[in-house]
Amino acid sequence: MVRKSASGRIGIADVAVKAGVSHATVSRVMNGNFTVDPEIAARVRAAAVELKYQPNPVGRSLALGKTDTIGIVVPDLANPTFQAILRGLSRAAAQDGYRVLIADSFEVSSEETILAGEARRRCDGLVLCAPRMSDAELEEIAPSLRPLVLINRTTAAAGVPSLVVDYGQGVQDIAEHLVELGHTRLAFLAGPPRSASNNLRLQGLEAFKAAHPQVEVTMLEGGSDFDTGHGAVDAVLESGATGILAFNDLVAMGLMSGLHERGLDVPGDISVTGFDDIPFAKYTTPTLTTAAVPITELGEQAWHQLRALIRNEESDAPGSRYQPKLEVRASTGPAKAARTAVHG
Amino acid sequence: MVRKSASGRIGIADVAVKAGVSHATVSRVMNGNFTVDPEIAARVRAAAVELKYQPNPVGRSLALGKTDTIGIVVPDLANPTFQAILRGLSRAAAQDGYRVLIADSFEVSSEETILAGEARRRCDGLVLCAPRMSDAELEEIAPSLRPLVLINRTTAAAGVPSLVVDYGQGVQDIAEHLVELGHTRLAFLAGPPRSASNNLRLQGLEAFKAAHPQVEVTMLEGGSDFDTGHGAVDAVLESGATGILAFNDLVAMGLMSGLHERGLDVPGDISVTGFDDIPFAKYTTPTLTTAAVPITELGEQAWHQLRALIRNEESDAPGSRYQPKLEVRASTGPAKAARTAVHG
DNA sequence: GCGTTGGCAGAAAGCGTTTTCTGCACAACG
DNA sequence: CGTTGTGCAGAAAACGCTTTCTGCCAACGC
Repeated sequence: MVRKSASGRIGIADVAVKAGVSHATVSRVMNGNFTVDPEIAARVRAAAVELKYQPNPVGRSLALGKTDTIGIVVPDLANPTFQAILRGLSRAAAQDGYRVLIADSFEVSSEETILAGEARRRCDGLVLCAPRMSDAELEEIAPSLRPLVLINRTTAAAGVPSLVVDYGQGVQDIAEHLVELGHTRLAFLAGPPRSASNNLRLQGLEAFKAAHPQVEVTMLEGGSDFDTGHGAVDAVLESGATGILAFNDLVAMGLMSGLHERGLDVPGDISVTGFDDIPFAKYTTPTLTTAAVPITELGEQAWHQLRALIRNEESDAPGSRYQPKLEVRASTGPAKAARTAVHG
Repeated sequence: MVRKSASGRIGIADVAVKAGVSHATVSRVMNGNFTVDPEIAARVRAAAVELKYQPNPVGRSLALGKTDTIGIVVPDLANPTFQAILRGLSRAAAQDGYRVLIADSFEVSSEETILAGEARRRCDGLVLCAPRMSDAELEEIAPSLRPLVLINRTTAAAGVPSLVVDYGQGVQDIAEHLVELGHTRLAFLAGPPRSASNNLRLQGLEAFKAAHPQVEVTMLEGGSDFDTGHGAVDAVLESGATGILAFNDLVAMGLMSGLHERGLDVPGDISVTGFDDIPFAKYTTPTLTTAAVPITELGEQAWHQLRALIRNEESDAPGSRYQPKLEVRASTGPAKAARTAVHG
């Protein structure tokens, strides 16, 4: 005869009856309120243990107006970058007793707004990860999502800190590295068109071109996964470039794989670079030259910013900027004597 | 003067006042209840839109006794296998309007019980992914976690379906493949000791050894990540084996990387196999022979099982068993003429 | 014309907590 | 001895929603 309430689950009322006290007293004991007689407190605790009472978090959330949960919206859970951010976020939040609710928009930007709103209402705060929506839309909904932290995106809306990676500087560093190796014809395998980080890369390349007018930089359409890289082999060869900047490590790996299949040597014939420095980059053959982004740390910092917002509404969180670090490995080498385009 | 209630957020009461009706009517309209006068319904909807009213999910959850959220507990969010399961689960659940709360136990088995309990109380159901806890503990807490679905683990507790991959058969298939290539000395780079899937692999190897007494199988200690494989090069060479079964693809990749650094050829000198067929396996050099597990589908099926349990308490879900499929790629080849151990 | 039904909206009772407010008992003080 | 204070537990309100129950009014049948 343990279960008393209709729902089947035992609640605070059952403990109260068992201990012969009121609901209020049970609540006080469970929350460590000291204005309760030690003897009664002990009786309540004993009853709670005996009944295996566990407070219902939903009722608690309603009363307290907080859920101890934060949400994260990502464009694609299959992307290692977002996985790493999620991991860092989850780990950091867990240390402060918060849980993470995930929402995957599957690169459908129209879904993002809805998902973000729904997630926010269930949580105490939200992390919006590289949202694909337009600047205008982002700025419009941002206020209603606060406390909100942005990753790899900025907005004019007030009180919304941003954590951004300086992809522009990153690609410049990589391009410089290739130039130092003697490459004069480069190609950039671009990422998803709606990706803000892709735009930052493009801006970086513009700056690079301005500083190095003698270097030819071809822009190639792309995406963000293996297959993009693997399928870009023809376009890459056609460009005649000897140094390829892939959008990220995945694309670079796909490209290297495709080049190997054609019997080309990396970096003997063509140098390939990635971006992000995912764990796999150290174990490719050849190991991949890339720009390391402290991705997991990014997730961790996102939590710290969000926590500041949740705890103290007034804290003006400035956000921060991360500099990628060039990791020179074995996929880049001296430029071969000038190649001519394979086709045309 | 939009916000009326003390909390700042606009609630059902504000809409009721604005539309000149009662709370109940607003609720009815918002939930598509047709026993309401169309004209009044329109007025309510107009008020809701104008006030940008969005129902508070917490209040809703408390009243309805459901959260439209499920939880998943994984031992390590950094592991691609669990990431893939999470992805499949999240995607499938999202299609039915459910969200996913994640809990990472960081391989600390004592945390699992707590995390699982907490997650369960916040959700309508739980997926326990390859839990590291003991059989006894699992069986004890399983009833309190229902609706519950297990992945890669079984329990005697009733009404808890399990989705398990037949790792035992998988390693046998791989071992057979190596034997057919002429290998007579094999080595198994084991995974985490507490991993149930590792035990299944070991059982499979025992069966294999019984069927092939002429083949020598060395057991080597290991883990589940790159570094394990990379650090196992010495032990592998020392074993004198020419065919290596790595615990999973990550370990295999680390091992291949280490072998390359020693100037050894895969598969010329040594054949290496993985397990799981993570997306990267197709893009390693050489491409990796492995046993493909439909991991994402596993997550998807987990949701289907869980959904059945949530919707109909009586549905006895049997769980299911997945057969890995051997994927022969370029990391395995004919055995070289018998090698002797490098050391000793 | 009156009683009965049925449609539809409001009142109110939950859901399971927390927390304020109320009230009792006892001690201290004038 | 009466008054004020203090400590502590219970009553009740609040959180924001759903849903049952109640009640009003009109229509219908006899």
